[in-house]
Parts: sequence; C-alpha cells; structure tokens
Amino acid sequence: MFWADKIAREQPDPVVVNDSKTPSGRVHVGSLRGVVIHDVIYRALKAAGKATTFRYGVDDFDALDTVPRYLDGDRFAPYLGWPLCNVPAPEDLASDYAKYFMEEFLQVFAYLGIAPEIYYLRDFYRQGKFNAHIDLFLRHAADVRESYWTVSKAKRPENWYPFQPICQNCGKIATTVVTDYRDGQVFYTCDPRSANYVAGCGHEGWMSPFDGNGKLPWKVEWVAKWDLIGVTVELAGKDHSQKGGSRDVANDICRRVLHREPPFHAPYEFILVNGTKMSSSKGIGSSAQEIAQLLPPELLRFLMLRTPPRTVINFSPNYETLTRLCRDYDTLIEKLPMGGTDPDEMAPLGYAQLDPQATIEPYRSLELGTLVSLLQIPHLDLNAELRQRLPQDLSDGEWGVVQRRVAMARAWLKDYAEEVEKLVIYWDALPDGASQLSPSQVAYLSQLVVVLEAIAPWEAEGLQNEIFATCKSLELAPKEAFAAIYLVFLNKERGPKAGGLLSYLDRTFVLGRLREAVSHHARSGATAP
RNA sequence: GGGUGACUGGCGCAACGGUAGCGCAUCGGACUCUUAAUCCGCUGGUUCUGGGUUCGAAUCCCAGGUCACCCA
Repeated sequence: MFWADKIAREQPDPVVVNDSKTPSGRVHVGSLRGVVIHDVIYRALKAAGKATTFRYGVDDFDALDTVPRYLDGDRFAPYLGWPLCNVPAPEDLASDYAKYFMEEFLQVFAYLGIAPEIYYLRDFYRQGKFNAHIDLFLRHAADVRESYWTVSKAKRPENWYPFQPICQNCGKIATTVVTDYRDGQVFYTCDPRSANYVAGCGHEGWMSPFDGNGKLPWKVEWVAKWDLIGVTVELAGKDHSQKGGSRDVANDICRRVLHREPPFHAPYEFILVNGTKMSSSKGIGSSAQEIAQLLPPELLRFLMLRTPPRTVINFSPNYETLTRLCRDYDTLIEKLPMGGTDPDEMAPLGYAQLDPQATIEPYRSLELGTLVSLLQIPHLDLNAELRQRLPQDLSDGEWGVVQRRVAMARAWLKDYAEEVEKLVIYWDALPDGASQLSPSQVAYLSQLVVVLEAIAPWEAEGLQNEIFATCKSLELAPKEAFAAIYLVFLNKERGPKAGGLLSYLDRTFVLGRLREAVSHHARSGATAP
C-alpha cells in the first residue's frame, strides 16, 4: 500500500493535518517536501472518506536570526533579533519581510495545486488566541524546564520562563529573558548575551505577555498550536525528529502540561541537491521557486512523493536525473490504459496530479532528451519539427504536455546545463575527435563530399537519403558512417538526425569541413608507419 | 564525541523471513529513406564486511566499514 494511504488508514476521524514554515528568507526546495507530503496525506485521508482539514502555519513571530547573503547586510543587520513580521520587506511587493518571502513560497503552493488553510502566528498572538496558553505555560514553567532537561538535556535556570517578549525599547524578541511571572505580568531583561548573533539592549521591566507582546519559544509554541487548532497529524523533518530533538521535547511538553497525546508523527528525510543539503539561509542550491520554474508541476509533485518520506531524495538538475524523472513518469502514463495494473505502482501518478478529482489523461510526447537536442539545432523551426515527429491527431491536452516539456528542456539548457552536456557545433576548426576516424570512415567522408557537391536542393530529406545510400554503397555500417559525420562536426559519436543537422548548416561550410577531415587524415596517414 | 538513516548488477531503484526483480545504460540483432528514433534479444549481483539467530536472511540481532544528515 502507498505510504500516504497507509497513514490515512490509521487515522481516527476527524483529522487535522498541519504543517508550518518560518519564512526567514527565500524558501528552498527541500521545504517543499514537507508541504507535498502533508498535501498527499490530506488527499489520502479524503480519498479514505475521512473528515479532514489541512492547515499551514506561518511562523512569522520568530526572530530574524541571520541576514541571507542575497540581501543587503547593512540594511537588514539592524533588524536581527526582530520578529520577522516586524522587519521591512526587501521590496515593496509585500507589507513585511515574512509576507514577502511567504508569498513567494505560496505561489509555488498554488503552482502545485496545494491549497491548505493558511494562518499567520502574528494574528494568533495579536488577537489574543494564544493568551490562555501563554498563561498556562508560564504557570507551568517548571514542567517545561523539566521537559527540556529530561528529553534533550538542556538545562534551564530555575527562574527561566517559557516566554519571549518583544523588547519595548529595541524591538528585539530574540534577546529577551523572562525571570518572573505574577499578576498577569512578566519581568524581562533584554540580555546583551542571551543570543549568540545579536546583543540585547539591556532594557528591563514588567509587561503583559498577552495580545501580541511576545511569543512562546517555538517548541512550546508548537504545542500551543496543536492544542489551539486541534492538530492530529503533523510530520516533521529529520532534523527536528532526532531522539531528544525538538519534536521529542514538544511531545513531552504536550503530555506533561496539557495531558494530551501529541499528533501523529513520522520523520521525513531531506532533499539533497547535488549531494548536499541546501540551506535557505546560505542561499546555496535551488529555491522552491527556481525548481518550480524548471519542472512542470506534476513532475515536481511526482519527484517529491514517489519516494517514501523516510528515504533521501537526491535531486540534481542534470540531464541524467531530469530525463529519468520524465521517463519514470511517462512509463506510468503508458501503463494507464492497461487493465489490472498494480494500484501501488500507480498511486504516485495519481497523487502527482494537480487536480485530485480529474481523471488522468494519457498522452503521447517526445523524450526530454530529444527535445533538448532539437532545441539546440540552429535555424530549426521547432514547431514544424514537433508536428512532423508527433502523431497528427494530437489533442490540445497532449500539445500542452509537449509544450511544458519543451519549456522544461529550454529552462534546463538555459540555467543548468553544463557545457559538455550541450550540443556544440565546432564552427571554427576540426575537432580532436576527427583523428579517431578509421580509414573506411575517411573513405566514406571522401565519397560523401562527391555526392553532396552534386545534391540539389540542400534539404534534410535528400541529405539523409544520400548519407544513408552512400554508406550502403560502400558497405560501411550505418553506425560507423553516422559516427564519422558527428565526430567531424560535433566531436561526438552520436547526434541528432544527420540529414537534418547538415541541412541547417551552410553548404559551403559542410563541404569544407568534410574535405578538411579527409585531407587531415591523408596527411597524418602519410607519416604513419 | 553522541545520534539517526542509508549501503542490492555501471547508474537509479524494488523485493521487508521463503528460489534476488525492474528501468536506464552497455552489448548483440532488426529496420533500404529510421540513426540522440523505433523494435527484438543477451549479458551482468557470494544484496558493504565479519559473526550470530533460523529449516531458510538482502530482509532479524551484534560488531566493523563507508556515506549523508542532525546534535554537541
């Protein structure tokens, strides 16, 4: 059974699925895994006929703990330690920093057909929805300290309280330390040394902890959220899911203080890009938005959900990985019309669809590799070429698929392809590979010059015929004949359809290059023993 | 230093206690207008190592190795 269906089967009705994200900067594609996983579980629950809601929390009361390298350090450094929702947006596109980055991320949600009910923690705090929990945890500070200590061996002083006010003097939330709570007021100090990346201003005083004046530490906040929203399913990344990690602490607090079972939990692995985990704060790797610009939505969903949550996804935006992704997806599409297919095998395809209601339409398309090739042939009329290669009765939907694949191939070539992965025509000089030509290949090229000099008109089909006929007449295996041509123009042994390729090149250039290859070999052949 | 997970043919994966499979690649063959295409077929694995449990282990246990990530 598919992993999401298995989880769904075990959940008692009704179910509240929750996930959340701190919008501390540009969100990287790894964060998308949790989103897709929760969405798929949500869909599985609905498919299982259970009453389900899907919530997504924006942790925008968290502090800005680092200025991402792609932002102006001088401009944002003064806001270090501030709640993200109080930091200005990098551009005027949003009201604040948190919304700015979150909205970018939410566009990707929409792109992927994911529509949870979004909530912002700033609203919960400011509207007083957390007031009761804040009071509760402050009164049970000793229990919270006990959880930190027994679960994660984190020692908190006797007078530590689980609350961080926003300093009334400097606006920072990361530096404040509460040491007392009485009569609905906390006593806090904006400690110059409590946070390692920014110094508090030293201000101290009594203030109300309610109605948005500050926040719970996030492990505690997590528990408050579960309780307030009634969360019953929430998975967490491997980083939070370690033994003694933040999820363990939160679970313990949940049981100890609220006497309530924490939500269903399972860890999910990271997405490694080029073999390393991406960090949104370091700006390494690809952001969710960048990958969304590369992959069509159903393929991006497919990438995220076909691998069970517990397994690492190693995604590199290279030729190998991308063609494989397309092929794996298309293979399932091809199995669609056949009856009696294995439902487990087809589940990833179903959950990859943007619209869970829609029936999956089979389609005919071209291999991504072929599209990559076609896009690189100079002077090629792509659409004419596509129409010629594809069946005549292609539906609009199928054309849509083809066009999305073309866009993907184009995006890859533009932003990710290495030089060696591209088709390079050696305009200026005979490539090194030409020296590998065998005598019979040289003889072939020599004959080809004669034939092509006479050919008219200079067009793909005629050229292809002559290239083929010539190798037959010389009794040279087509494979060797074509390799000879590719070596001379591309320095490779394989290439796009040769007749087409040559037809897009200038006749004089083609003949000149062929003669050059022949004479080059005659010379080196003369000196050979 | 501690923790978690992974390790299966060249690559990517499946099998979750019962004769180790799949895709791609490689290789071979077919195709007289097909050559990064299509079709057919063949290779190829003492399942990281060493112990153990079992009638039987890729699968469970122990130790070691390598890799990745997390925490200090």
